This record gives sequence, C-alpha cells and structure tokens, in this order.
Amino acid sequence: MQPLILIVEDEPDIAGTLGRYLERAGLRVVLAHDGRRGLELFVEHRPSLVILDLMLPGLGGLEVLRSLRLLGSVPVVALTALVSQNDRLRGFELGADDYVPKPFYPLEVVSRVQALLRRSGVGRPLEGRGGLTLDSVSRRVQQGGHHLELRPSEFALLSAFLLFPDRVFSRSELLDALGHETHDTLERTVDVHIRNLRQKLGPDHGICTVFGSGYRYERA
Amino acid sequence: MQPLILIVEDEPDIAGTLGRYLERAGLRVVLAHDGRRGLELFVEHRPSLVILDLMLPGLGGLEVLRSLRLLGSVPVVALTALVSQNDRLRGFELGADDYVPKPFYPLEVVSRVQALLRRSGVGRPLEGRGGLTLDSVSRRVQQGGHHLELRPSEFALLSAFLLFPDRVFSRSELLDALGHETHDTLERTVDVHIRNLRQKLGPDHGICTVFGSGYRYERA
DNA sequence: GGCCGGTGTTCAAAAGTTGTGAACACGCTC
DNA sequence: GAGCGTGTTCACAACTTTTGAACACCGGCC
Repeated sequence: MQPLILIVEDEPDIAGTLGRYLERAGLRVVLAHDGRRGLELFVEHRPSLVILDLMLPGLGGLEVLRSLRLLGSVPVVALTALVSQNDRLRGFELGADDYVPKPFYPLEVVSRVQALLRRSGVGRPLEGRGGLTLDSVSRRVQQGGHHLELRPSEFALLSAFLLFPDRVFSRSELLDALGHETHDTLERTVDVHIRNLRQKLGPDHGICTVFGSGYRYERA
Repeated sequence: MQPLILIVEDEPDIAGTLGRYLERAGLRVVLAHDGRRGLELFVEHRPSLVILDLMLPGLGGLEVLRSLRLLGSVPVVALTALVSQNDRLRGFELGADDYVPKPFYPLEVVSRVQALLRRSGVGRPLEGRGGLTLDSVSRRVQQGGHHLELRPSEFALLSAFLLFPDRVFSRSELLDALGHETHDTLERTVDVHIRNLRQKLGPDHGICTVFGSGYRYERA
C-alpha cells in the first residue's frame, strides 16, 4: 500500500495541482479544505504525512499544527505565503518538519515530501522495468535480484525517471534533479550521465531519447 | 498494534523531538505538557510506557510518578535536568524503571524505551552482525561474547544504526542522533566518530560509506 | 554529396568527498 | 593546576565523481 498524504489547503487550485503531482509520484492523497476537516480526516485516515497551509480560514494553520503534534508525531510540510521570519520560526517551533514558501514548484514539494517520507522510514521502493527497484531509504538499486552500484548523479536521474515514468524531462529539468540550482553547467553533461546510467542498466534500460526535447523513461 | 508511549514534558522542543524519534522507531506517541494532563491521558489511553520529566510546572514530576504507581505498574523512564544524586535516588525509590539525565541523545532514549518494552515482554533485543548486541539499559555492547568499551558518541551512533539497519543516515541526521540541536559543529566530526567505531568493531564492522549521502549499517 | 544541428562516446583534468593521524579544546576529578 | 577521557577541528592524502572538450555518428535537408 502506498503512503497516504493529507493535504490541508483552502485554495482548490493549489490543492488540486499538488494532489495530482503527488498521485503521479505514486502516493495516495486526501484533501481537506479547512483545518477542522483536516483534523477529522487525520484521525480517520492516519496519513503518513501532512501538507498543511499555515494560512487557513477558521481554525488557523498553527493551531492545526499544534493539534497534530498532540495527536502524534506525523511529519508535516508547512506551506505559507507569509514571508515573516517570525511565523516561519513559530512553524518550526511547533514541529513542522519542512517549510515551503509560496509560490512553489509542485515538483519541489513532491521532492521534499519524498525526502521526509524517506527520513520517517515510510514509503516503498520505486519500481521500473525488468525487475528494477530503487529504495531511497537504503539508497540501493537492484535489477533482477542483482545489486547495481550507482553514482550519486545516476541515482538522482533514475529516481526522477521512476517517480515520473513516461514523462519527458528536458535536460534543464534533469540538471535540476541533479541539484544544480544555478544553471552554470553545460546541459551536455546530462548526456554523459545518461550514457553511464544506460550502460549500467543494460540493453533494456528503457531510457528513450526524445529528439530535440530530452529524455523519457518508458515503464513497459 | 504498536506500543503506545506517553510523554509528559513541558518543553515543546524536547517533547516534539523525542516524539518524532519514537514515531520513527515504529512506536505510537501521545504528548502531555503538564502532569495533570499526563495523568488524564494515562487513564484514557493506558500506554505501554511513560516518559516523564521530573521537573514539571504545577503538579510535580515525582507526584505524577507516585500517582502512576498507584494506578498500575507501567514502566517509567524519568527525564530530569537535576544533577542531584538525592533526587535521582528518590526517583528510583518511587519506581522509575530508568533514568536519563538531560541533556540526552534522543536516540539513546529511544533505545532505552525499546529495552524497557522488551523487558516488559514487548519487542526483541537489538542485534547486529557478527554476534553484536547492544543493551541500552546496562549501556553495554558485546561482540561475540566479548565486551566492547564504547564512548558515548560511539554508543549513540551504533544505537542509531542498530535501530534502523540498512537505512542511509546523512551526516546531519547522525549529528542529530548525537544530540546536536544546533548544527554548529562540522559534519566531518561524524566521520571521526565513525572511524573510531569502525576500529572498535573490527574489520567486519558493517558500516558502509554511501558516497555523497552518508553511512549505512548493513545487517547481513 | 556536403552541410548542419542534435546526440553518443571517450578521456583527462578539475572538483568534490572521504579516510586518517595529530593537535587542540573542553569538562571532570583529584 | 595536572591528569584523564572525550569531543572537535585541522591538514593532508587517497579516492571517487563530475565536468568540459574533442571527436564520431546519425539523420534530415538543400
């Protein structure tokens, strides 16, 4: 069973977008549009992680956070438009495990959610074709029962591919996945890592070149 | 159903941190911020174990301990900043099953909780490869029948590894496990402790370096 | 065919990460 | 304060990964 994520967010656009991205990343999602409903759903479903907007109508986000902490120690990713350092600190004090200021890139949130799930030991190995499994907790990759020795960049690329199979990644996006905030490295570098990864995965690697666009991992 | 731990602690930081660590170790947690609420929650939830701060506002920790003893025979881990031998003795007299002076390594508390649960008939002993055993109550480590003399930091690291074998710990997480709330120490410090630990464990230490990520303890 | 842009391959230099020994700092006890 | 155990920092060596550049290749197009 995939981990369940509870999103507590009053703006339907944001909640919907986030939800779609999380589902594409193989997670299950429940939505609550206000704090009270959020707590109800939390008790009912006991999700593995909560994404919580700190600016909520009615019962405020910080109050929800406090209540969540009393109910257990579920990992919480706090979203907020507040730029105030003060509020941010208050969020951390109350035990938000990560904090994402709006506006954000959905992929960034997905990535942080995965990281937190990894840290809490929740989550399952990602799967690909040909008996390929990638476990981000132990950071191990296997293919058909054999262990694959991947370098950090290869691991990062394969994670991106397995998180979003069949999606075309531009070289720029893949550089992002490699953690290059500033794009001062040549995009051709990606090609080299792709080549190394393909070599280690063997002939049936599943990494397709999309001429003029980038690369795509085909699941089947 | 996982064992439920009740934490009675007025400082939110400590309670939150402890709670999260316990949760990650697969335990369920409820928090009370004062003694009165602690007793209420105890009656309500009947937890398998209580972590009790002896210095509480209002109803004092020792009074709570006495009340708990009247209510049943739940195992109690006492936390306190008091260095007085006298208070420590009074805690034991009243039946605290274990006693952890502040400041403590969060993972050490987790480890002691696990050990106490084991002694109450829940759970299993902490074991590693090559006949390695770690008893957090007596604070002793053995390997193949031989006693190993570990320093506090090495003990904390090994506890983390044995609690979560096969999981990759970043240096930052390991610093957490060492109780460094503020990350003012260099992450390279971890490397040195790792080296010392490896040396004491011998050639088959099982602590793998995960290049670019951290360290992992391999069970087999 | 010859040109061209995009991609694959190779490799050595550059950049980054980790291991190790030794020195230093800190807190404790005597 | 000296002595001790412990934790931290530093400097350097050893090692691994990443990068940039050079060249080969492949297909489409004029």
